[in-house]
Amino acid sequence: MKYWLMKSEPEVFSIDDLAKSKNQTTYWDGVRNYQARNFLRDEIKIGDKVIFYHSNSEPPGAAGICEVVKEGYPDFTAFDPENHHYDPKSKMDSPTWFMVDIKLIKKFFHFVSIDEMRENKKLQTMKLLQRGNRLSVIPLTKQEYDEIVRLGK
DNA sequence: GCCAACGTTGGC
DNA sequence: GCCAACGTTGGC
Repeated sequence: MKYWLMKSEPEVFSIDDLAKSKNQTTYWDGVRNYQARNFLRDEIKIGDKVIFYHSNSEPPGAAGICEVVKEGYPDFTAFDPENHHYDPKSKMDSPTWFMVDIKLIKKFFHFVSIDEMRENKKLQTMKLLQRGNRLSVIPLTKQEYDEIVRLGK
């Protein structure tokens, strides 16, 4: 089993939106970065755990835990010219972009802000905290994942 | 294949 | 709203 951190802007889609979704499940659409795409297509498996991270918010931080319930399949929003994430390069018969489905396990009792993560000794090596990081799907070690979950309660 | 210009991300 | 960092694009 692997561990991941996925970023979402809560103005667009927050953990509360996920909690209100049918079966508390959503498809993770709109990833348009090749490195993140490779994770979604090739590496993220059913049962993997995901930290749901709020980016571009006040404050940014980890909001809860999810589980992968469907593995990489074509991101259909890329095929829809009306969609904000439309990409004419992605074809139905050879899709460029992929997504997975995730289901909410729980919203953290305590929101773990990025400041709190920066101050935590066990989380120093997280890619999330490294300078200039812009990846929206980030692998975590089990130790990092467990520590965030511990902080979030 | 280089690299300047441009667009996006995301913390602050 | 600013801007550093980074990825992508496109002219050459």
